[in-house]
Amino acid sequence: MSTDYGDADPFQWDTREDCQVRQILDRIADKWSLLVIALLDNRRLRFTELRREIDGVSQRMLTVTLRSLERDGLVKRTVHPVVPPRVEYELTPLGATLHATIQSLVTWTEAHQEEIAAARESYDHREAEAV
Amino acid sequence: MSTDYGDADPFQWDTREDCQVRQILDRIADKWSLLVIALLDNRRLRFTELRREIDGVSQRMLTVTLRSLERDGLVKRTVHPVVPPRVEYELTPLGATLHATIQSLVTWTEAHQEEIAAARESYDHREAEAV
DNA sequence: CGGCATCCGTGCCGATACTG
DNA sequence: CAGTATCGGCACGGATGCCG
Repeated sequence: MSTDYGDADPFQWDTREDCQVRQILDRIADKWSLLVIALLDNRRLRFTELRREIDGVSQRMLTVTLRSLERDGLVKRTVHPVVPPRVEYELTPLGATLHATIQSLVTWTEAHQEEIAAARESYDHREAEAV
Repeated sequence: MSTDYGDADPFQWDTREDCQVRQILDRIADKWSLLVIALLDNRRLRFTELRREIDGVSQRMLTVTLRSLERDGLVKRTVHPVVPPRVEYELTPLGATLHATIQSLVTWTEAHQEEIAAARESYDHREAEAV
């Protein structure tokens, strides 16, 4: 590595803004991407099915999200040449490996949501009486 | 359709917009939060140290991010009453359990960044010649 | 059905200035 | 050093309309 940023610290990783990992993290840690990947586990879903399952997503955002996931090779898009059109989405093998990680994030959140809610309440309470 | 949403499907989870899990996911899957949690692994860092390590973060965003992480009980903030002020941040036990998951996300991204880059290039290439 | 193009509001975030 | 406060731009994303 020519421009040696800090790979001195073994605990450290490249945190530069133009870093590949940072850019990819921003993409997949996106609000809708997370949900799509979580929902596509071992399933093939149509556009409308996904839209219905993800409460609050607009058509535009679902399209945009699916496009970038497809571009990143995480989701496979299959168009059936019928009328009316039928488009199905599923995880690629690469996407499937990511799913495990995403799922652990979801599981962690489910497991600790009460702790977080409690922490928030306690925090807000301290704030309130501090004022 | 009544209020009992689909817990019929074992693969499924609550995807309603007002769902706790969704809200928490949005918070912790935030661009800066991920980085902060990743960086605070087994370390106590001062505000300025964090700021220096995270390329591109503004003072404002780092403050805002740290506040919500503190509020969620993931990060502990310690103020040393000295001049100049010395404020240190570290993961709480709860934050430490989250770190493992975040780290696996980072590791996955590092491991697969070339595949993703290749997928993107291939996708863009197909797009280009399709036009 | 599954898009894409356009318009446009708003909320996020950077820049700047000020405080303990 | 480690913040808070305020302002303003702009990009994100919702709404709408049209198409294969």
